[in-house]
Amino acid sequence: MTTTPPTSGTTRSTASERRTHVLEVATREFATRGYEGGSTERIAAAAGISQPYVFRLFGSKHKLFLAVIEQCLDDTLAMFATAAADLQGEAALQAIGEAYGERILANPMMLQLQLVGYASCDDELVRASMRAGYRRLVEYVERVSGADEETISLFFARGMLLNVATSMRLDRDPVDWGTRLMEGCRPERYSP
Amino acid sequence: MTTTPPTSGTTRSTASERRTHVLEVATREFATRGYEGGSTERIAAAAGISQPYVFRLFGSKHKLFLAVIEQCLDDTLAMFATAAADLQGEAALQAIGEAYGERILANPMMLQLQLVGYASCDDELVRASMRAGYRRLVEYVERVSGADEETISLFFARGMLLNVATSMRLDRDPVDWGTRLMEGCRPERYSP
DNA sequence: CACGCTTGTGATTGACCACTCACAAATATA
DNA sequence: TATATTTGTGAGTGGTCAATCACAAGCGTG
Repeated sequence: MTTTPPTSGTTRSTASERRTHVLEVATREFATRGYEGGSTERIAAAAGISQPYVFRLFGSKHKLFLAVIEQCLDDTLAMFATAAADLQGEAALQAIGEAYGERILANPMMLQLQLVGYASCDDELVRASMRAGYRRLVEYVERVSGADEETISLFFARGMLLNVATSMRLDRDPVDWGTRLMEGCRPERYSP
Repeated sequence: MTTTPPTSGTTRSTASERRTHVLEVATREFATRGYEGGSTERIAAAAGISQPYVFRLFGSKHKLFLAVIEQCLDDTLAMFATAAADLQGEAALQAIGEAYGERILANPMMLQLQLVGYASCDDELVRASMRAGYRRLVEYVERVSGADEETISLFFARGMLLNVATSMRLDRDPVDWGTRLMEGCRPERYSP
């Protein structure tokens, strides 16, 4: 599975390509193990490079983590934008809600990383990054939906409940109380 | 600050007293550092005992973590019960909501630990513990409030939003978008 | 006092970790 | 081809960590 050709005479990637790949791999690592639990050695191994090179590319474990967090939030915003496309008002809100739900089910890594991000908010830089990303999400949804304060709040509240429910795997491993809890949380119920 | 008398001839505690104290200290440690980041050495030092004794009392770091999680959920349920007292219906729901908000502001440790718990749900035993605790919360609120599915769902969704908002310190360090987001999340708005 | 039970520790171990540095190999450029 | 730049690594450093074990010290009971 290693991409390294056998003997020697390896062809090289640009630093930027490597960074992209390492970010991808690091997302998985931090999402499943948390910040402290994540290992630069494992990240390097999974990315097919040496561990010192991870430090060359990102400076420190902490900076790598910040980059991962930031990218996760950027991706989420991009997903919102794609889902809302040229819609507006309630329709946009509903489209975003549906897309978010699907994404979470399809790619639990992003969700898990988000939770790790909240849990790591004791760190000032992590907190700043999370706040900045969240701000962009809120302002985007406000702008595209034009909905009132309460509807926006409700929208995000439901998203957060969806997050924790998925982290506890209430979807993959359903129980009656969980199903009941998630029933009132469907995107087709955003209108007042 | 150490409780140990200077020379020798120390008076002893019962194992149960120790366990209680260690649980308290470990809650702080895991809440601020996460599971992997939490250190049994620091917990022992903060509790004023030797590190090996932590293992004597709890068997392993993992078991200690589970005990901490479990106690946190138990405390939350107890808090719900106290708040609801002899109330029922909407009144009970509102009382619980208010108490939860106040508790989170007053004691951020519980909140932080909850987030760490969600983030650690990849671990099967942690997940089982979280699910069991959450189930008790949901069923209690359902029983005491008698409210319909959607109201209950909304109640917990708002709680989750309150959680992440507090983790990002939107309360202590307010910004306009955050304030807007939290406005629709007040306990006095639970009725339809 | 002697005996057993509970409470408690010092010393250590092997594994892992983030991070550094000197150096090598590929590639671009002249 | 010679030189400079970028990409990349092997070998190590000091530190921390969870967990173990043999052993000590207080305490209740005969």
